[in-house]
Amino acid sequence: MFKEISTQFDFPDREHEVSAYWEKHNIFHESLKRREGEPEFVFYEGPPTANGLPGIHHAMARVVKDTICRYKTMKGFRVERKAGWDTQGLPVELEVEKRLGFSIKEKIAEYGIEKFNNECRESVFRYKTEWDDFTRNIGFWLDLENAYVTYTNEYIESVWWALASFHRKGFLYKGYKILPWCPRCGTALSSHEVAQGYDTVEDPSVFVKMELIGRPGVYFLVWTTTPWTLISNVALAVHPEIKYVELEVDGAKYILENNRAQLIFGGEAKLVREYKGSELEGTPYKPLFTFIKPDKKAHYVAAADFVTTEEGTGIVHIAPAFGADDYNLSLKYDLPIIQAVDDRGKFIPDVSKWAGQFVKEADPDITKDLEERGLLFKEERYSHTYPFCWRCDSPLLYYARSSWFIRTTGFKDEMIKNNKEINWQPPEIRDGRFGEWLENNIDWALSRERYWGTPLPVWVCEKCGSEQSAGSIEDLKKYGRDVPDDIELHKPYVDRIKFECPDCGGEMTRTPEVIDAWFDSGSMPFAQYHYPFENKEKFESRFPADFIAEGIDQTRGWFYSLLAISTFLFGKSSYKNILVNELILDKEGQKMSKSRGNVVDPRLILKEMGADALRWYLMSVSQVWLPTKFDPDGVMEVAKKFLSTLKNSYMFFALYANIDNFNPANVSREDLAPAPIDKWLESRLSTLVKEADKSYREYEITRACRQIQHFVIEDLSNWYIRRCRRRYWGSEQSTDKTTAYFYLWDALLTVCKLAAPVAPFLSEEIYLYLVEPLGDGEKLSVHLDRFPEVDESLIDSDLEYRMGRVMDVVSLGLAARKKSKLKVRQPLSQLLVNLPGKTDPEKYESILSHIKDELNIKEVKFVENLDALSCFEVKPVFKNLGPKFGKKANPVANALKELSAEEAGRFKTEGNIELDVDGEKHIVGAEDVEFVSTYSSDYEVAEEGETAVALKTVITDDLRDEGFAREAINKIQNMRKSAGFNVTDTIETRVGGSEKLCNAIEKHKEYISRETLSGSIFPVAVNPGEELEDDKSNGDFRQKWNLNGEETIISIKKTSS
RNA sequence: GGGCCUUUAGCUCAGUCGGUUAGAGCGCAUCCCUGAUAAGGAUGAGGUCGGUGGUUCAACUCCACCAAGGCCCA
Repeated sequence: MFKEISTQFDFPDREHEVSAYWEKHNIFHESLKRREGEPEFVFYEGPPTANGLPGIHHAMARVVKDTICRYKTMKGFRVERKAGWDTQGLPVELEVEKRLGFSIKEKIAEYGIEKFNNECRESVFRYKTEWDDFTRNIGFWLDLENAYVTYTNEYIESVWWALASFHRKGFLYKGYKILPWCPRCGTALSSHEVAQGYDTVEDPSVFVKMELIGRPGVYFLVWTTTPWTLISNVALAVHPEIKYVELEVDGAKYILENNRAQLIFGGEAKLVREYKGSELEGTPYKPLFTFIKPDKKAHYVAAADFVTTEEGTGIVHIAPAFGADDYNLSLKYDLPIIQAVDDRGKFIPDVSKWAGQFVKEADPDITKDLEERGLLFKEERYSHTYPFCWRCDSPLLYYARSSWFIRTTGFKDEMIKNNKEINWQPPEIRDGRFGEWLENNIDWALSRERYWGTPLPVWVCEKCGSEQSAGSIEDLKKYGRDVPDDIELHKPYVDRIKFECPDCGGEMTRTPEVIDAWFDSGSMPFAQYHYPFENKEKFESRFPADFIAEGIDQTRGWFYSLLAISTFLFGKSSYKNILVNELILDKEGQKMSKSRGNVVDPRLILKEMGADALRWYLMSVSQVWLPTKFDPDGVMEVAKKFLSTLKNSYMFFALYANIDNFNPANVSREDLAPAPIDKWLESRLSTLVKEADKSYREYEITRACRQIQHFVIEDLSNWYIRRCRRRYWGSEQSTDKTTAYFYLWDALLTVCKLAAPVAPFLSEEIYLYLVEPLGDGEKLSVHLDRFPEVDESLIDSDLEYRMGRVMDVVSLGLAARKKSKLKVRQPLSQLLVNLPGKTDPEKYESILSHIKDELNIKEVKFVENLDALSCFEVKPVFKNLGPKFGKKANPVANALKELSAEEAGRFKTEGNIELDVDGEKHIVGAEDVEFVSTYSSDYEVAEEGETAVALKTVITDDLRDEGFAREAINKIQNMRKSAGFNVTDTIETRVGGSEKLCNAIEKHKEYISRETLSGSIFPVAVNPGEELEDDKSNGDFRQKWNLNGEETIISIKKTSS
C-alpha cells in the first residue's frame, strides 16, 4: 500500500516528523558510514557566531551548503560536515560591555579582565539553542556534537603555531596603523562603527604659507581643514604629473597648482614660471612649527598620486600620524612620524603653547598664531561630512597607533597565483572583486587592543627589544617561568608569563594585544583538528576543501583570511570551489535593519511555511549570487506551487495505485507496453536528470530548481497525469494500466531524488512512501540513495519536440475555442494545423489522439502553410470599379466576392486577377479592391509564431446531438456526485426534454450508459413546462438543467452498488 | 570619494553569440473542468527592456555617461 496523504497536509508539521525519523535512524551518520572508503568531498563550515540570533541571510548560506553537501553525498562521496563556532572578537566584547553598562573601554580593566573574559565566554553561546534549533529545522545536516570552537585551548594553540610560523620567518612585525579613534572613549572604531556616525559639519578651511628654504618670499600655498595637524607636518605632497605655477601677488610669490591658482587668484596674479609636479620633488621648506624635532629628514616636497585638484591648492600637507595616505607616503619616503597628540586627543607637553588642549578646540588659536606670524594666507569655513563616535558623539581623529602586521605583501604574488586556481561561482569575483582586492593588497593589520581574543604570542624584551614567539604550550613552558600545567591561553593568564631574554637576559613581557578574529576563522582548516599537535593524517587528507560557501561580505573576511594563511603556511589555497551568495534585502530592495523594522525572522518563516518552502524559495527565486528581495508571500506562492504540485501528483498516484493494488515490486519493465506518452515522459525525465545533474555539478542550484520545477508542474502534472487520467480509471487490470502506474511511480521517485538536495523533507517523505511496497530494507532514506544516472538511450529528442508541438496546438486550439465561444464539451469536426518547418504527419500519428481528446475534435489535418488556413475577404471598391467597368461593375464585384480563399491569396500576391464574367475576361487590379484579412467564417484561427490552427466551427446535426450527449453525461456525473453515489454504483436514468434532445439521447444511449454506469436510460419527450413523469420513491434525485439551450429534467436512481 | 553588482509586465524573475513578434510564475480579469475536488486547467489584458548618447544593416544584448538601489572599501 502507498500511504495516502491527508488533504490537510501541514508542511512544517510533516517536516518535524521527517526530522524525528532522521534522528531515530541516525540517517546523517548513516550517510557517512555508508560512504566509508568512498572518495571524500571536503567541506569547510565557516563558523558563525552564536552571539546573536540567526538571521535570514544565515538561512541562505546554510541552505546553499546543505544542498551541495547532500547532492555530493548522493553522487557517492563521503561528506563530513564538522560544525564550527566563531567565539572571539569585538562583537562579543561590545555585547558584554553593553550588558554591563560600560561606556568606555577603561571600565573593562577596572572590572577585571578575568571576570570580563568569563562573561564573554558565557555570552558567546547565548543563542546556541536557537542556532541548534534553527540548523535542525532548516534541515542543515551538520555535525554539531563535534563542532570546533575558536576559544578553546586546542584551537588557540593551533593558531599560535601559525602565528609563530609567521613571526619566525619575519612576516609578523610591528608598525603603525592609522585608525579612526575616539579620543573620549580611548578606543579605535571598526569601519562599520564609523559608518554609523557620519555627520555634516563646518570646519575651518585654512590656506597657509610655507616658505621655501633658500628662496625668501617664495611660499608653497597649502590648504587644510585640520589646522591642529599642522604641528605634526613633516612634508608636502604634489602630484608628479600635474602643472604647478609660481605667481607673484603683492610682492610675495606663491607656488600652487595651475587650475586652483586660476580659481584663487583669478587673473590678478603675475605668472613667474611653471613647474611639472615632479620638478618640485625634494624642494625643502621651512616648517610652520618646531615644537617637536623630527628624528629623520623632513620638510620637503614628496610626489604622490593621491593628490587631487578638486579642492585646496594641489599641494597637500602631510602628517603621517593622522592620515592613512600620509602614513603610506611616510613609509615610501622614510619620513618621521611626529605624534603631537595623546590618545585623549590632547596636545602633549612638548607642544608648549597648547599642551593639554583638545586639538579641535585649539584650531582657532593655531590659526590665530599663524596669522600673527604672517603665515596665514586666508581662512574660510568649509562644510563636509565628518565621522563622529556613535557612542559619545565626539569627533573622531584618524590616529596612528602602533600595531602588529602580517607582511601579506611579501607573498601577494603567490596569493594571486593561488586565487587563479580557485573555481569561483559566480566566476567574475575571481578576477573582479576578490582579484582586485588582492592586487591592491596591503599588509594585514592583525592586532587589536582588546581583551577577548587569541593573545598575540609574542614576547618582547623590555631591555633590548628582541622578540620571541611561542608556537605552542610546550614553547610557553620552555621559554616561560612558572607556567601552570592547566594554563588557559587567554588574557590575563598568558600576560602573567614572563620569558628570559636569550640575548640580554632581560625580562620579556607579552605584547598586550589580541588578534583579529578573522585570523581565527582563517585558521580553521588546521585548527579545527588541533593540527599540527594532533590529527596529522586527518588534516592532510582533508586539505584543501573541495567546497565552501558564504556570503559576499566575506570577501575581505573569511575568503581572504583562508587564502592568506594557507598560502603562507601550505603554499596553496585552502578551497577549490567557492559558491558566493549575495545578501538578502527586504521586498522593496532595501537593506534589512532593526531601525527600519523590516527584518525577517527566518524562524518564523520556518514555523509557518516550513523549511522546504523556504529552501526552495531561496534557491529558485533568483540566483544565489544576486541580491534576493525577500518576500514572505513569495515563499508561500512560489515554493508551494512546486511542493503542492509534487505532493498532489503523489496523492493522485497513491489513490489509484491502492485501488488497483499496484506494486512496482511485481513489475518488470519487459512486460510493460509503453504508449508514446510513456516514452515521452521517460525521455523528458532522462533529459531532466542530465540537465539537473549538470546544474548541480556546476553549482547552478537555481537552474537545477527551475528545471525540476518545470518538469513537475508542466510535464508531469499538467500533461502526463492529465492526459493519462483515463488510463487509471477502468476497473479491469490491463498491461496499459500497469504501464501507466509504473511510469508515474518511476517519475515521482526520480523527481524525489533530484529535488532531495534542495527540498530534503518532502522528497524524503514521498520517497519513503514510494519505496515502501518494495520491502527493501536498504532504502532507508532518499539521502542515502544514489543520484539518478542518465540513460541517454531513453532520450528521444524528436519525440520531445513533437510532443511540444502537440502541446502548442492544444493551447492554440483552446484559444480558438475560447474566441468562438464553443466549449470543449461540444465536439467539432476538424482542426487544421500548421507547424513551423516541414511536417511529416505520419510522425504525429501516434500522438494525435492527445490533440483530439483535449480539444474534442474528430479530425486533425496538417497543412503546409498559413495561407491555406487564412483567407482574404476581397472587398470591391466601387469608386474605382464603377469608372473602369461601367455596367459590368456589379457582376465583377459579385465575382470578386465569390473568390475562393486560394484565388484571393493569389490575387493579393500577384497584384491583379483575371476574372471571367459573363464570358468576358476582366483584369481587376489591387487598387480596385480592399483586402480584408479574415478567415473563412467556417473556421476560427489562432496563431502564435509560426504555429497556427484553424478550428472548424460548423456544428452539424450529428455534432450537435453528440454535444447534447456529452452535456448530459456531465450533468449526470454531477448529480451522481452530489447524490453521494459511489463511483461504482449503477443507476437508472431518465432524461426529459424536447424531442430533438430525446432523439440525441436515444442515439447516444450506449455511450451515455457506459460513461455514467446507467443500466438503463429513458428519454422522455415532454412539452415545455410539462413535468417529467417518474416515481419519486426510493431515493430518486432529479434536477433541472439547461443543456446547450434545451430545458431538461434529469432524474437518476441507484439500482445496485 | 573609489571599486564591483543590480535595474526587463502591478510583483518576483528568464532572456544563449547582437538577428523574425522580448518570455515564465504570481496577482488580476474572463472562462473551462467536475473520477486529483479543501484540487485541476485554459484564455486574456498588461512592456518607452532605468535614462541619455554612441557603435551597427540590426541593440534588452556592445560602448560611454547619468540616475536609483545594494555590497565592499576609504
